[in-house]
Amino acid sequence: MDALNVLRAHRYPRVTEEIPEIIEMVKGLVDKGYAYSVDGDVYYRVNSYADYGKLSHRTLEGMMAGIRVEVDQRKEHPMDFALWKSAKPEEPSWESPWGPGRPGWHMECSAMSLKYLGETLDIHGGGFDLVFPHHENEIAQTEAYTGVTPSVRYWIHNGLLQLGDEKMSKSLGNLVTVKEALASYSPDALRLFFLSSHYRSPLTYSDEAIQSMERGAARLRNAVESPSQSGDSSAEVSPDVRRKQFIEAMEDDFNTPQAIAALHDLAREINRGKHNGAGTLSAVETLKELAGVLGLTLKEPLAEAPLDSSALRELVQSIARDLQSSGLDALAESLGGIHVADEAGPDAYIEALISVRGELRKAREWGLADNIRGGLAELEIALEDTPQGSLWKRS
RNA sequence: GGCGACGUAGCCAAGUGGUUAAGGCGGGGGUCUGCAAAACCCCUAUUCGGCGGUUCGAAUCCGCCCGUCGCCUCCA
Repeated sequence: MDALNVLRAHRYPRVTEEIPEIIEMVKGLVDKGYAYSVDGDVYYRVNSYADYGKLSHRTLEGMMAGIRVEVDQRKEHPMDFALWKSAKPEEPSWESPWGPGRPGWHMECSAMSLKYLGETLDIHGGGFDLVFPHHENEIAQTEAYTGVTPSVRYWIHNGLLQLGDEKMSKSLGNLVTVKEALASYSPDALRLFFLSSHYRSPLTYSDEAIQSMERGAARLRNAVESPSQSGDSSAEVSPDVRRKQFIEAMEDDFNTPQAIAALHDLAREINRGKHNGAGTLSAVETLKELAGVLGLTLKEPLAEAPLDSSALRELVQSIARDLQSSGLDALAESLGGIHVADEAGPDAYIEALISVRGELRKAREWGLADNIRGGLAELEIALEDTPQGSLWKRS
């Protein structure tokens, strides 16, 4: 998660450390008549809470109609759900007023959010698959217990990530882990992928889609590289329109696809400005800032990865041989000097190759020059010839 | 069976009543370059799953149908 540039939470409470709070809350619900105990289980009395179903737009009648499984006859109402479950043999359990047992599924969230975040949360997130029953029951428990409504001001339910034609889920076992995804794609590309559709829409994980985001990430990255100073005064690319566009998109229920479009628009204007000799300093700063809002780093994904020094050295040696056999001894020697110097880092090899290639280009030795570019490309080092000289980057 | 979400170009994806249907990827053409790369310019949906309806006007509202996904039981 860190690698994806996801911020850490301030607290990571554990259910097993919050058992007393949970028991207290269950007890409170029983005392207030919202729950009852049967044989060591405690059930929530759904009929006791008038608003039950308000989140998922369900009615008890409607849910009854859909019941397909056998109903536990001990429950007053088929939709009553467990707040506390008596322990089965072999299961971890805690002592409670109702005997040894463990919390029901929804209870932990109510108890912990109440303890750490208070009676009303501004925003509660979660996947769409949790709307019912989990969040519905959470509301019922918390609001019945505190008497405060609403317990949550905004629910942010995200569409589910699909792999193929099913939701990606731990229990189905059809997972692509973050770690696996990061092995193939940059964090920025993955973030762009997730943000490329509205958070409420379902999203299908596909290599094709993420690869296209990798290209898009590179485009934004290129735009913030080497901003141009406004040459003689006149034109400075203004980011104001795009900033406004970005903010409006985000304020509209986090319309990240539109926000990203604003980023791309700004990138184009920056590139155009560079082309026309306009200053792009503040536009580039703005692009970085807005991209940062989306958690994009705009860093080269491989910038931190070590270069393959020995492969580079081999390339230097092989190029030196080619130069010699072409009778370009002076150049061969300047390269030779580099690879003998053992302490030369990989950067030095690359710089030396670029400088030799520059000489070859002056001498119109295109074949040899292209061999250098091709050799570096095989090591995933891309060259770009600019008026200011040749630049290299990891590709 | 009940409830809900979704279906827009080759692909991804905004737009939810009215000027030319965002943006990205891919593709085609051009500029720059020794050639590339990067970048820029132009083109790439007369049409929004289908059929009806409402309206002066609909991708956008209503109805039906088709397709996909989720929830409706345990577990988290």
